[in-house]
Amino acid sequence: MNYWLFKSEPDTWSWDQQVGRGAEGEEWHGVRNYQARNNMRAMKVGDLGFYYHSNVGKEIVGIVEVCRESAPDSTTDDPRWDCVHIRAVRPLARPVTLEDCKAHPELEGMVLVNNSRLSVQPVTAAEWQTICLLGGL
DNA sequence: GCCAACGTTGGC
DNA sequence: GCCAACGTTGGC
Repeated sequence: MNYWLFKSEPDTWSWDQQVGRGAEGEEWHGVRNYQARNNMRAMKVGDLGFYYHSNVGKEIVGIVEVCRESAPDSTTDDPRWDCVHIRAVRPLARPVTLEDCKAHPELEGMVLVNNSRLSVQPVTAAEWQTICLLGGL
């Protein structure tokens, strides 16, 4: 079981919209970055991820689960781009902001803190635990 | 709205 | 294969 972090601008696709897709989930299409794609290719059904709102909010708002393994992105004919499907699991009781992550020494190694541009990131088990705690779960 | 960081492209 | 130019992302 591995942990991940998915970024989305809420103006484009928000947590509420993701929740609205229910158990069926949503194709995480549109990623055009090799590192992010490779992360998705490494995912297994059942892996968990944080859902992060970039630009607006700049906070982790919920937890999602990978519900379909990596497959060709339906929004392009370019065979390079694959993506997974994810479904909302539960919101955090309290969103954890980027500022919070920067403020906690145990999170200073997070990709989110150090390479904020990567849209699909790995999260360590320790980071996962810490953020769940901060998020009131 | 600005700009730093980063990734990609393409000329050589 | 190098690197300059360019485009995009996302925090501030």
